[in-house]
Amino acid sequence: MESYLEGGGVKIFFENELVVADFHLPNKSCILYVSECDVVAGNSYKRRLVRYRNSSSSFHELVLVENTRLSEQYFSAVQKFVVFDLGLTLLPVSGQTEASQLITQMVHGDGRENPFRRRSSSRLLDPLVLALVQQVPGVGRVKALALLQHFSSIQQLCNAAPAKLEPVVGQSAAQQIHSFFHKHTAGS
DNA sequence: GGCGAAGGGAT
DNA sequence: ATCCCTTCGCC
Repeated sequence: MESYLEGGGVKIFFENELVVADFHLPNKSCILYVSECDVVAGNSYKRRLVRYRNSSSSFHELVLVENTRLSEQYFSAVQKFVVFDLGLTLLPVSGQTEASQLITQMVHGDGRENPFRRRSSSRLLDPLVLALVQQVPGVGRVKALALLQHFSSIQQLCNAAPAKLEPVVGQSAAQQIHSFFHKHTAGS
């Protein structure tokens, strides 16, 4: 391990390259830590983020990103990737000290409401997402339901290639869906 | 929520 | 080509 910090009776270890997540918290959350080194070094952190995102754990996935003087010029790009492309929750921190304080608060706040927890993802959000997906031309109740079973997020759905959509909704609807999400980015 | 027309999917 | 299912506009 690289280092550890202690705050409020909670020991926090920073390690290199754990399997998927860097932290698992008691409140059903896990954390991936992106350091300023990762950000400055290039795009290789994206691989780890995608793997993290695709590791379908039952935990709510958070991403802590160091936003420092060294890495701030890259921050908006990281933010766009994490939030928009992957649909994850991003929390900027100034360094490991602030990260450990944040994690400590989240651990201590367990039992109380976790402000970073997504509001009941499956039960409350699904009807809204379902209604949203049905706004796509050629997609009604049945196809929307099928799509949501095969794609775990809107991000994955709207970035999906027609070939990925086709086995789920058929060729015609697959093309309509792809066109709908790409109609103003000079698509096919 | 239910009906009917039109279109697409599967066989 | 045919049947069945889905979408969608309408009441």
